[in-house]
Amino acid sequence: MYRRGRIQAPRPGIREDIMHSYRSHTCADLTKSHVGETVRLSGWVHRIRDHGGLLFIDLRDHYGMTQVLCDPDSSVFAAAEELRSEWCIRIDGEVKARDADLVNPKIPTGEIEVYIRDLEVLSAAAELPLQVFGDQEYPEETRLRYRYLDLRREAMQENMKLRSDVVASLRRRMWDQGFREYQTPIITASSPEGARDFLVPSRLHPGRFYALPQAPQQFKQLIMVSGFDKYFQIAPCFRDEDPRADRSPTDFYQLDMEMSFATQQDVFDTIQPVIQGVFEEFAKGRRVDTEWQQISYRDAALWYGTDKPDLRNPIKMQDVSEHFRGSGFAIFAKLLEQDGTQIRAIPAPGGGSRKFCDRMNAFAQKEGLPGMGYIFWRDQGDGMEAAGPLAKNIGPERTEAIRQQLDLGVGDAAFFLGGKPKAFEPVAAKARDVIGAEQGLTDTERFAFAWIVDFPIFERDEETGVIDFEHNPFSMPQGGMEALEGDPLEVLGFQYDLSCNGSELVSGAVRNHRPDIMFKAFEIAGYGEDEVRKRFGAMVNAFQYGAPPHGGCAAGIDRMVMLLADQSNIREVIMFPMNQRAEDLMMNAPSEASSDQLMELSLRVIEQDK
RNA sequence: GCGGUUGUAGCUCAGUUGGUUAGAGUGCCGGCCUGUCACGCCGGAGGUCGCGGGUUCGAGCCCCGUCAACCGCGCCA
Repeated sequence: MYRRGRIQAPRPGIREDIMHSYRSHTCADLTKSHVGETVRLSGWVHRIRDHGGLLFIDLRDHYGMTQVLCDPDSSVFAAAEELRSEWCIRIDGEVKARDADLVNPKIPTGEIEVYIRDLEVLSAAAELPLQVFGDQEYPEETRLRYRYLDLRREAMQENMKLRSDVVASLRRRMWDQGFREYQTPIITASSPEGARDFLVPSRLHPGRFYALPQAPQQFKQLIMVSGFDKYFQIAPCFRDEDPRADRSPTDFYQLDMEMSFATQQDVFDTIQPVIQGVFEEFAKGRRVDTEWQQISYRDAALWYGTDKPDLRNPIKMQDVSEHFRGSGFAIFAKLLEQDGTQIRAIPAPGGGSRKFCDRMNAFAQKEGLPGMGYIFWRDQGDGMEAAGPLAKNIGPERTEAIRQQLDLGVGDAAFFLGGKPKAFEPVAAKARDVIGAEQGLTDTERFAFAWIVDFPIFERDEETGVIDFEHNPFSMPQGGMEALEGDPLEVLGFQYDLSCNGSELVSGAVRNHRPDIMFKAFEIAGYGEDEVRKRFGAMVNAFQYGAPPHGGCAAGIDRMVMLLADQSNIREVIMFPMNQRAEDLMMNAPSEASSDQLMELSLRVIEQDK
């Protein structure tokens, strides 16, 4: 492997018998200390400045940039004039110091330049579909089709290096905690729960299919049953679901870990130093929370309207139903007569202007709500006054009580949402983000972490009334078997997420390792023992033979790198991502299979009606 | 499957109320230039205005349909 700056150039001339074929130094190596040496560099022609009699070339490689130049005295001047952007070349030349007024302070090699004596074109380049030089934006389609060129650009080189460094750091930190990395199958069995599987047809067993794993979930639990105690893996996960800006179609990577004889707190205490350490290592000046509070799922919904709150934003919602019950604001008063309804207030410090309140109201309407009532407080010269249609409807006493509960004053506002919390919370969460950002309350130079805990095990489908698993069926219910005897909707799990700046960065649980409790849980969700054995046969069987209590979690690596690289699109941190339609236009995937291939797999393609 | 936004030169974009031959920057090609580092100057090539239909004397612009890209919803144990 090539190591930076370790290949010794002979001095002063070049002897071909000992000179490396391509380079004596990288394009980032040369400084004043090399002046007078004859060196050999290879790289890409980044930029050419042709002055007729004098030709400057910025020569670029992975490590940096060096200015090389050619004048008519050089025997290769004519050849140098033919060079174009992104040609891959090798040059030999002498390192010379630049005059003080010619030093380029923007690059580390800016104190020197190399006078070209010999030039070899290693590989010419056709006209480019996108420029490597500069930071011009290109359509994503072009970038993905010519990804190898896009990846040459500085921003992408930085993102990919960061990703590699993050992965290396995660591995090192897991090893330091006593974990070992084990690989699990990529071709496995379809898992009936969760997302849509990618299926792989079996040639040897016509009509049967493998699947790509959505996560190594069952395998890592089986590894615990096997007694390995501490497992981790940088694991590819495959899910056939539609993409989002922060969700890659097809495949993504997780830091997957599992540990035996562990409580929920043990998992937290193990993974926090790893995640926190990685963030501190790559934060580049941004602050990283060291105290990670634990917030119950219920409180997170109440305060933030989401189970992945952005805690850089200090705003907390509050229940203000009592102030509206029987009040003059008929819409809310009537609403509260229905079961399961609530009025929630979002305080907006600094949002106390008609303009801002109207904008937020319009925002809520755009999000599909009838609107968002508001009150704001101002000083018209003779003391504080509450303004807005809501304040008039409910009267000064209730308005003042709300103000005191929310601890607001002149220049502040509050927004109100009513109905069933499940219905308005998603909009409330977004509104909270918008208020935090627009009022400058959200500290963008911070990584804010919190564990969201106590997720309910079951949920009731509002439409059908059927009870099903809220999350995944592998979590241990708090209270064990006893808890499952009571109201299933009250049962909480040893199940948790880590929220970071509004992203779900980690998800995990203490697992249910007891077949009897597992059967009971599945029974509540409407699955008989036979069904469970059919779906999760391997685990149920394994748990009969002395399964240790165990738990763990998985951290999204792509998301972590997104946060650290300050990118909002996951494709910026993946080398060769699919597009929004799960196509790879560079590799032409997916593509049609030949009839021979299909025949061998006992498959026939059914034409879809348009 | 649904909704939103966008679609004009290789690329980034402008294009007024519907009105003559659709422009700029950048890139590309050619010429000039010995100190640039986003080099500079001169010239040139490059257009199915996403596609199809309609309204109109006349459509890049208005209407209908359609396709594509991105963002979102559904989905994501």
